[in-house]
Amino acid sequence: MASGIPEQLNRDILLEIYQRMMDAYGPQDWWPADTPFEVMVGAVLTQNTAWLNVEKAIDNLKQNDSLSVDAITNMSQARLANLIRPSGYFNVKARRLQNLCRWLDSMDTINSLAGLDTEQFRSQLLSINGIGPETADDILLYAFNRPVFVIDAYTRRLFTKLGLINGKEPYEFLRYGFESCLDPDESLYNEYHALIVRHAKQKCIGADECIHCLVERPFH
DNA sequence: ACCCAGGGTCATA
DNA sequence: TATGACCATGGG
Repeated sequence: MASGIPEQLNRDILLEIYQRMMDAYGPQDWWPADTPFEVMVGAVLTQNTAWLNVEKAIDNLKQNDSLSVDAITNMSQARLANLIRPSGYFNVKARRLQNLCRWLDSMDTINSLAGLDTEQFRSQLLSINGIGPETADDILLYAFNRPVFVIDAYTRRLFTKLGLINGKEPYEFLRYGFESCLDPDESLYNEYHALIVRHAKQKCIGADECIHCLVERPFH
């Protein structure tokens, strides 16, 4: 059964975990960005990188009037790399941002993407060198409001701790599994992933009142 | 001083 | 399919 879903995963459990995190932390109002384009840039810059460093890089781009498809496409890779230096992997990410922007430029406008079917849209994004499954799903969900369930390291850790997955499943298997258990609700997926990240940052204070433990062990 | 963060690519087996 | 090397800054 290569195309099934994780055995322990089901709608009721996923909705209960969601509700507990929502009760504990409240709405997260993601993605922290002013425009869809800024979401896309941030999605690339945050690859294996702390968000605080990404903010510095994005600030640099804004300060230099360079947070646009044209600016990024036209400036030299070396200059772009220098602007995004705080986000780490700056040479790699400069190339990836330009790949993304060249692709966007080949589209008419960002709005013309609105007509694309979500799976075709996803394939297009994945064809860009430097855009992998998680970055593509961040973009689809948070820049274009498509109902895709983002699988990241935090998602794997949480659901592994809860004993619902083993953590080594392929990306697409997990994504399909989660999406199969839930309605294709963009708003739910948006908040769900944001809450998982919020929860991951929560430190355990080691008592019954510890919100962290209550969420980590929802069935104790 | 050490560890790793809101991954992805490429080479290799 | 699955490992491993590689990319690099800055906060805790």
